[in-house]
Amino acid sequence: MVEIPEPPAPLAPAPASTPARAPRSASGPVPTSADVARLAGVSRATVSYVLNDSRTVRISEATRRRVREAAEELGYVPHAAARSLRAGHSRLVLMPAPSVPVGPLYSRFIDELQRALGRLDYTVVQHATVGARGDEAARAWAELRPVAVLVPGSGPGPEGVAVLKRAGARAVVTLGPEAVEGAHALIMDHESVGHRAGAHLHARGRRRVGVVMPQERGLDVFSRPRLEGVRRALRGTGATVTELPLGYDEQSAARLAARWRGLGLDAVFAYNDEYAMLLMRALMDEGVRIPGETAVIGADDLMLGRLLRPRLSTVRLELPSGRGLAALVDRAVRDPGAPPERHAVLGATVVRRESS
Amino acid sequence: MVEIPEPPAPLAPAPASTPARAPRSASGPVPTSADVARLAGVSRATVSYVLNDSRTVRISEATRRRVREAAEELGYVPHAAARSLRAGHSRLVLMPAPSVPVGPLYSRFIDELQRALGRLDYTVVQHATVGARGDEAARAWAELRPVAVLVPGSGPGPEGVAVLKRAGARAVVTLGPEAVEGAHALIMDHESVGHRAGAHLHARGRRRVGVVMPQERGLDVFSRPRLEGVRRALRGTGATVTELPLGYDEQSAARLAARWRGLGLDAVFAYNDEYAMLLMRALMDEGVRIPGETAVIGADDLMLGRLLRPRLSTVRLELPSGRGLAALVDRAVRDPGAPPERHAVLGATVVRRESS
DNA sequence: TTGAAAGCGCTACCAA
DNA sequence: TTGGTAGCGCTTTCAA
Repeated sequence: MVEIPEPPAPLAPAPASTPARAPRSASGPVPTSADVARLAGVSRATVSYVLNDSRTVRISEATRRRVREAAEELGYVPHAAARSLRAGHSRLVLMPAPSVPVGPLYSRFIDELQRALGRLDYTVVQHATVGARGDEAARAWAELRPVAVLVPGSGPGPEGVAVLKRAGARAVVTLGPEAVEGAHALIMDHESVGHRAGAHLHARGRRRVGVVMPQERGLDVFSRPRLEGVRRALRGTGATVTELPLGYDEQSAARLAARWRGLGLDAVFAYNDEYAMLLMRALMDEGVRIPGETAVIGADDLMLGRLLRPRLSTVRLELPSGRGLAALVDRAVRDPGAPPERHAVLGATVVRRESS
Repeated sequence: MVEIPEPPAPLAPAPASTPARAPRSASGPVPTSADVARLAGVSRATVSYVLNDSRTVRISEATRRRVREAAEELGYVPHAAARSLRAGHSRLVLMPAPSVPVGPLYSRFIDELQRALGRLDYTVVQHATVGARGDEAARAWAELRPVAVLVPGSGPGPEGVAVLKRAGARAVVTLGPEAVEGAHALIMDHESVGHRAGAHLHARGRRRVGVVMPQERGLDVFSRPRLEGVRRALRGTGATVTELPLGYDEQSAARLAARWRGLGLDAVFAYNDEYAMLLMRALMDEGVRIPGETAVIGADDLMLGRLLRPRLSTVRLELPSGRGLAALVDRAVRDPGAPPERHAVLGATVVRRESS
């Protein structure tokens, strides 16, 4: 890591020998609308009318100009908190930043969503809740009095949702594995991802299926349901399912590959394309033929997976358009009384290439 | 894309036939500290003292309990905006969300930074500025009256920094290619990345160097300086530098590979490991020997690059610890008068593997 | 030990 | 067409 050096703490206050050079510390008080009013020689009300282009009131062009110039001269910027305090509501949409590292697909989705909400005139803010988990975090979010909250992952419980609503949130939307009482839900059920993979492998005649379980923290939110999906796909077929813990590094992969033949597996669902690429390389180094001896399938349809030889089969995931979610949020905000909507939004389709 | 269906717009207001069933819309007014005071039979002042554990005032244990219970019962959550309005300052650190897709390295850095600032009791918030660019965006940020602003990428100009400071921001820190007047700067100079790569290739005896320029929008902030770095490394050596536009897809790579021999290059710096993997695959499919005919080097030291054969050489990047930046921010907030600090923070070292 | 009240910056109602 | 002013929810003197 590159270090940012900590400068020596001054033992005494810096000498005031060159006061002119010192940048004016807090650069004076922050200008308020009252300052603008004073400079323009009008009342604060008039300033508010002019700067907000109030349609309910007619202000002479001359006054408008004076106010605008005064605001410009002072570098006046309105105080959002004061404004929304007065208004009694805000257009703030709060989105706790996901604590797990997310892939490009999800990042793009979030990005699109933010853009769409921005067009609807909401202010979108990602809040990194530090230690707090679940309902405890909901309190911290509620302090910001958001008009809507979008919670990715395993969010707050019903209790947390209630806290948010009591704090004035008109819509709470969860993006996760299951619906939460009182909140709208975009259900991303990773179980279906595993199910597709399992069904595909079974259809290709495989009967002894391994499932990679990443050892990296935080991924089990996804890996558990995916495993469950494989199990469900294979239930009653006589096929077996074997969990394969795997760390995201070459040593771990090599160790797994070394005992591969002993495991007697004829297929593996490798959690995602990255783990699949890692494992596939290790298996090939071990002389395991793919897909002959062992079929491999990943997930996420990364570009890089297509570059492998054999080309990596994968489960392609699809998220809804950010636009759609933005519309849902807007609808919910306008009509908070409407019953919660539920949508299963995680599409999963197998893209068969050469590794399976 | 999975569509979230838009429910048919109700042509008439929903019948009020089942008013009991309708979830109490806005669930009533949001409880305030006055409500808590009323319920506990004390004044608002006392409520504030109790809930903030004020040390300057002694409150009887019985009163404390009554207040706490009342707050609990009402589900009271303080109003952050009102609080900071009264206090005249906030602990809000604003960080505009980078508009470019960023890699895992940068994501981890941001994550670490947020955690560290959280420990210092700052509230970190990522703000997605919609359309606005540069100084224009600074105004939007200033409305939130953050105590500090961390701007990644090519942030605001000196004008924007001034706006933020006038709005009370005690620290503005840019994370980008160059320092901005009036702001602290963590300089991430990608020029050095290209320079390392160029110097390495030259040291390996290469003289006709291609540099991949991704065609994806937004990446030129990084790719231009990297190209410049290669140019500088090779200046005066008689070696040539050739720009190679490349889209992140197989067709684009295949097209480039098809005309490879005609280009007469003996080395290529492929922007990063992903583009390097893409290009390397295309070159190998074309029968180009690596590193014999053409040396390839990427950047970012992705795990996946190590899996290639030949293993991909790369420029490993290093960012400072989030802790360090958090400390810098805290220092700056405490002493806004201090002169701006500048630190070059992007470490770059060549990791030679087999492809160069 | 507790309460009354001022005031942070802003907008919107009502008068002038 | 413009100004006076109340009040959003909170904290913090100052008095009691």
